[in-house]
Amino acid sequence: MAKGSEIKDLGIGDLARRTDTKVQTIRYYEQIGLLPEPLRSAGNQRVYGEDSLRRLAFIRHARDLGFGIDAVRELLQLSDHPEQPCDDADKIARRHLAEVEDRLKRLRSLRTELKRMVDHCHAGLIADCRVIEVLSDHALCDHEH
Amino acid sequence: MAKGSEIKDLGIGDLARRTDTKVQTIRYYEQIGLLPEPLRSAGNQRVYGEDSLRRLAFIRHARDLGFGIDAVRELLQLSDHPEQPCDDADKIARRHLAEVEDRLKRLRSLRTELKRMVDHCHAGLIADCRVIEVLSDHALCDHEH
DNA sequence: ATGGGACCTAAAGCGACTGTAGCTTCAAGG
DNA sequence: CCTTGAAGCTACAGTCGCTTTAGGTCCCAT
Repeated sequence: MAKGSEIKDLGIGDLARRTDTKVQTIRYYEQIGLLPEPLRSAGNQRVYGEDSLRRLAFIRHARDLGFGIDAVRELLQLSDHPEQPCDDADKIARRHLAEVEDRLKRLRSLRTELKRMVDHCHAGLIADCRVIEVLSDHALCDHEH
Repeated sequence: MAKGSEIKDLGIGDLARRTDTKVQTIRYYEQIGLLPEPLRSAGNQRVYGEDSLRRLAFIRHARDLGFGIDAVRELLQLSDHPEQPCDDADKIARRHLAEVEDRLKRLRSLRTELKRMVDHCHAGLIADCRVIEVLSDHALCDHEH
């Protein structure tokens, strides 16, 4: 009869602790429809089960990996229908990867520019400060941005 | 008498074109005090001079380099007082550089994880999809995030 | 019974703009 | 001089993904 490690009746705070999410964020996800409305206790407090825990963990993980809410919504839909082909999930992940690589490229050239600025600042007066000078004159930059 | 290439009486649209900024953004900068309130024409339209052009170019350049509005505000203050030591400008730039390097680090490990996901997806069913699987189970990740 | 923490809803705030609605003004052409 | 269409004006809502605040209610241990 023992069903093992079944988890029952988590309060919103328990769920928050287990998924490293703020309580308010959980309510927000419910509000925008990422999480279904849970059952309520006699005193009107939210009561969650293990399925909610899994779903929220999935959401948090996707968010941590930088997927936007809409992408998470799509991914959730897909994970709810495991009998369908996974092209869509693959496409979403690839699209996101492309975005990340683009951001990486831009951040790298940004870093180069910032390094040039601070490396040439010799702690003198602002009149001679490379930081201010570069900001004042875009022509001093190597790259476009 | 010719004063050379002096620029006079730019409308907000001219200013926008010359600095690659949207008209609304210029009004927004005025509202939050980054740009001073300009003179107005008889018909209540904003009229700018060369100083506004320089100031706005400075702002845009700093924003393009990823400085936040508050940092821009400080940098503007500094550039208005060139007789002071430039330690502060240097500090702001270094702090920002550190932030950029931090973001780079996180983005790089993000990319690694996403690559792992899509590289192992073999375009089958969602039930076997690596993307969904990884999102469902954080233990499949290499890194923390 | 009481104290204090956890929970509730509804609404505002954040950063840094962007977009919209409903006007007025300006410049060029007829 | 009149029209027309672009450009400008103010004021306010919307974006994204939450976070914070205000003002309560509920639960549990003492």
